[in-house]
Amino acid sequence: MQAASLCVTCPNRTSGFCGALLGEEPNNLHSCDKPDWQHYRMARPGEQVAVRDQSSDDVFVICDGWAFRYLQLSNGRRQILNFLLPGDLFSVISVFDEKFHFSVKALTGIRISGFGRRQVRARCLANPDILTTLATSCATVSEGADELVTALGLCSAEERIAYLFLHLTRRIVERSVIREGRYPFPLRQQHIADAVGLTPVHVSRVLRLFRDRGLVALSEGVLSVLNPIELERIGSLR
Amino acid sequence: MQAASLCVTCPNRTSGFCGALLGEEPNNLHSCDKPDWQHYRMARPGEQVAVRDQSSDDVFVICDGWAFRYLQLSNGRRQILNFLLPGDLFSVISVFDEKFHFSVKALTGIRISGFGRRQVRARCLANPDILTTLATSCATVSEGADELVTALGLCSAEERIAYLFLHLTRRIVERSVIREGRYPFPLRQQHIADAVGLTPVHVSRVLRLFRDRGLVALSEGVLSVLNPIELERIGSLR
DNA sequence: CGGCAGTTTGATGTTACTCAATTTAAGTGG
DNA sequence: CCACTTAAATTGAGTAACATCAAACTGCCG
Repeated sequence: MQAASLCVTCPNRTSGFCGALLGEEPNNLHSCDKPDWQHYRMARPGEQVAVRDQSSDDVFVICDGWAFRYLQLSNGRRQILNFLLPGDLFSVISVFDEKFHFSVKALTGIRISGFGRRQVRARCLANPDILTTLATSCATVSEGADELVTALGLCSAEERIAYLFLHLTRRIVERSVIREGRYPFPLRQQHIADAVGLTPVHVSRVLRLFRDRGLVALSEGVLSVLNPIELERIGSLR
Repeated sequence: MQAASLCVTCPNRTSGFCGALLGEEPNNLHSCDKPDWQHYRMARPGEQVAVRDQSSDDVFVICDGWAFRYLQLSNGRRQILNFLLPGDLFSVISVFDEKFHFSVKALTGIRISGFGRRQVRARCLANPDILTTLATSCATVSEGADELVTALGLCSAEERIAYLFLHLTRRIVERSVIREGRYPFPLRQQHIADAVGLTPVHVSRVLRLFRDRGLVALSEGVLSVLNPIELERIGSLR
């Protein structure tokens, strides 16, 4: 086991699954030590970090940057299932199942952490708190999937995009302090299109509408929410 | 604890979550005995059996008949999230979370079983096999949700309906023997519409096309798959 | 027979897609 | 600093898919 001079382990160990998993080390490791059943890697923007049907002995958590989970069809189109933010497990399922049923790509440059599944499972079974964290995470993801299904099934283009913005800004707020309604937002219009089931062309038109109406403005990786009340009115699945 | 003359407990105890949960009773109950932390109820077709945001101390399993899980918007439209077949948990999450984030309605007449959450959780923690079953169930549901998102996001009306038929017929086959491609199928066109995000009118038109092409025919609660290869070609998310 | 729920059909309208051209922005190398 | 390249975003015109509205039809049940 190596002692690192820089904190190379998951910086989110104090909260979420990562924290629950590592927080209770029996030998009381310093927060910057890395157990030997954890390792990590980096990926550049756009790099594929997991492929459908691939097997892995590790459970992955994203430590830094943004990624997304998606399914791709043979006609080339892909559906983004959700975005992975720092602290997110690629999938709760991966704790129990070694095979991915989806693919993952880096959106920005990212750092990810892999934990040996054997050890993760052992800790889950030994410590009900970890299991509870896992269950909570499962509930959040599952509820998110159900909401996305509803948005895609029932909502117009404007509503879907507004929904995406609301959903993501809430998740961003959980992780950092936001001032003046400006959120870091590294998605290209293509990603928005793939996430809400529209074409990039149409996304561009809807964003223009939003901008003209003083609702939100998206540029240079920053999403400015100018009229949060109206955005909520349009995009909340009420 | 009562000894029943008829098997009133979940008939699916031999497989799936229900089986795992009840199969390992320490005092070796006869398969028709019902532990006092289980109770059951019936519901008529169309009856609402769970409401969004409702809390319950029980974890529910559907024993007999069909139901569906859905989200409803204030404009009256609803999105069906999935169909519940005998042996299905309403939701894996409900083992850990007491609140539903969705509603449930009976499609046919149904019988459902409620298990005390406290006891279910205790058994899950005590017996890794039950937990594994739960995890498997979680994986199946989660994968299903991801596929539905993809179908709604990327596929045409024909493809979505074909996908629904494929998905459901596979699940039906797991539970009973099917002859000559005739599946019990209690959905109205309205349900199909709500499940795949279309209007009933358009569903009717697509079904007519399918019928005219000798693909599938749907009438009187029976789905006849006449050309399974072509159906697969259209509806598989390849 | 009348009433009702579900389905079918036609006519018309709207939303979002497709195709193609143009503009903008961000490098990159001379 | 300026051509040149490339990826992303924008805009317009035409089209396809699906929604909406309304009317007719079917089977079923009292």
